[in-house]
Amino acid sequence: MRWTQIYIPTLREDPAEAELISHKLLLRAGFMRKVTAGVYNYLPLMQRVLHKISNITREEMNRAGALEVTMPVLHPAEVWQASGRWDVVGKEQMRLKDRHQRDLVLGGTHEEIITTLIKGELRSYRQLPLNMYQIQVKFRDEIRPRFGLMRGREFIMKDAYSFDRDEEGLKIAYQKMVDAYFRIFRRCGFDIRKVESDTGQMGGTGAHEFMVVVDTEGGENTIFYCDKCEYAANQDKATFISDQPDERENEKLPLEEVHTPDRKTIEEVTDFLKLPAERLVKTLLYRADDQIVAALIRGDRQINEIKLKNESGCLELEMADAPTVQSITGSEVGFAGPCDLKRVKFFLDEEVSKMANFVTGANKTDYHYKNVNAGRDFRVDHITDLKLAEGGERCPHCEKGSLKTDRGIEVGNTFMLGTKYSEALKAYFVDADGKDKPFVMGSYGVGITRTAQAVAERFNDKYGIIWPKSIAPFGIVITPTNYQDEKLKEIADQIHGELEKKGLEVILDDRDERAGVKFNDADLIGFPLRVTVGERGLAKGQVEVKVRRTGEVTSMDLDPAADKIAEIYDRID
RNA sequence: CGGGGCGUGGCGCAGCCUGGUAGCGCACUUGCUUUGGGAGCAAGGAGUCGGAGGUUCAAAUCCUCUCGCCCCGACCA
Repeated sequence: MRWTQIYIPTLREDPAEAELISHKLLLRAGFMRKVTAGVYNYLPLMQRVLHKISNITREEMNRAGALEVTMPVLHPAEVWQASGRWDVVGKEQMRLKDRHQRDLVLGGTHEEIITTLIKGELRSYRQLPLNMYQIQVKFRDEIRPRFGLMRGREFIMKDAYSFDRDEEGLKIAYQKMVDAYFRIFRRCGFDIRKVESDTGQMGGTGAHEFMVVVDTEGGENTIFYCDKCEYAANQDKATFISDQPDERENEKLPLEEVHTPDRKTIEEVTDFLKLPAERLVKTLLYRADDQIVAALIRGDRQINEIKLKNESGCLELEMADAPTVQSITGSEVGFAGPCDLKRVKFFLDEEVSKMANFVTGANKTDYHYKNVNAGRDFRVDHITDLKLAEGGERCPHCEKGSLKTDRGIEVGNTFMLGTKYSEALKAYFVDADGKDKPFVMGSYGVGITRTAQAVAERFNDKYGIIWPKSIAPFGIVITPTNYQDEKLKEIADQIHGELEKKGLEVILDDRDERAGVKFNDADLIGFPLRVTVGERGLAKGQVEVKVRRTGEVTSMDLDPAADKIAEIYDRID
């Protein structure tokens, strides 16, 4: 390929719209352009990268026995209503009406569609297991699209769906996908981390996310892992072993009201009462759909709202606003407590359930209670884990290691869905015993466009992107320092031809630009290998090869140059 | 949705406060020179100043409304 024959609009300056290094680089290096918030044009170089990531994904899915199909982007509202997700997914979904005012959905995931398909096709356990996947554009009406392809409203995703006759089969199918994911992401150059995750709106019995660990702003998720065992989880899911002693047998002291003028925050109250924060219990009021729930958690802990949301079973969970808190507690914000709180369901963190004689707000402005005890002083509705993991805590798995944290980009996820969708959509097969049973399903996603940007976020330096060979838009760039020079042109053309003949993806920078411009563009775009054809080398009958990642330069004689270049290319990652 | 910021040739920005000829750098076109890390000189083209309304003799500039974009938060298949 000749540079002047494709379109690579590099920019000298950072575009104002970009914040992340990867976003800036992809725009500057001419890989993409924004159309509107969260929606992008993928230019020729990006198209090549996306093709490669898709192909790697396709190869590994095929190898795992999954079958490629294409499902529609446009979905009728009915399937979403039937599964019950029309209301759950709600505003996240791109919706439209056709000319007959019928509701339609631009698909963000395809559980409903594929389950409906399979329901009409498969009758017998003999046709199982089955796994179908597609690579396709997806839509999601993000509240705030940002970071380029990291959080777009339109993006490309590989989604796969497995169907099995029982949980045993699902486990096997799931493990196949997990293995395939490790291969996919390793081929993309990542040291990928698999972590336990919350199942969220997908529902089901278990889930994992595949994370690329980065040390930049691009790492949107905090992941927790044990320094002694294999345990790893994202922040939504992570738990830890509590240091809370069991005080339930302790003598319960009489409830005592204390005057705490203007002391609202945990810090103010602990300072004032000369008590450590872990002797306090926070009462956090939430609006869970149409109900008010109170979450009780130790003063030194942060709440994990995902855990609360799951436990309360609501669709929407948000902190109650000040007027609501005032009307519920009858006091200013900052003095809420569980005692005498009416019309509210209590969710106790398990640590709180073990505590005795703790401090809470008194539901009276400027007052707190001391020696509060669950059960005696207020009703307990649910006991559960509500704590947000913070790192440094004890591992819940091996109980010996300590939890460490990293920041990661989620590039893939896997869900054990169980029978949630098959039952909702009445998708049954006849098992060996002659009885109707719902398919046991799994669903598995890979963010193709997000993976591309994750690579740029993970592999770059001050000069630009550093693509791994496996997904680089071109493997080799040939840079004649002056293409107007007949001699240089001839040699560059010749090497270009020979390398192409070897089946290598090579681009010849035949632009009438100065050497500096070409070098800078080559580095910015991030071709793994650069061949410099210049007078300096030619005087010695040589050309130079530079490895983008390492900066390593090799000079070689002209004659077998193409062979030697191919050899070096073969050696690098 | 709450908070903050920004909309001026293709891109990055200045000008706005204090109203009066729309400017700079890059990019682009032509010519000459130059040619191993973002060349120089010369000439040239390109802008409804996001949109609508208002104030004024006069609006990029002041006022009102509106649309879009970016950042923080909530959200996240």
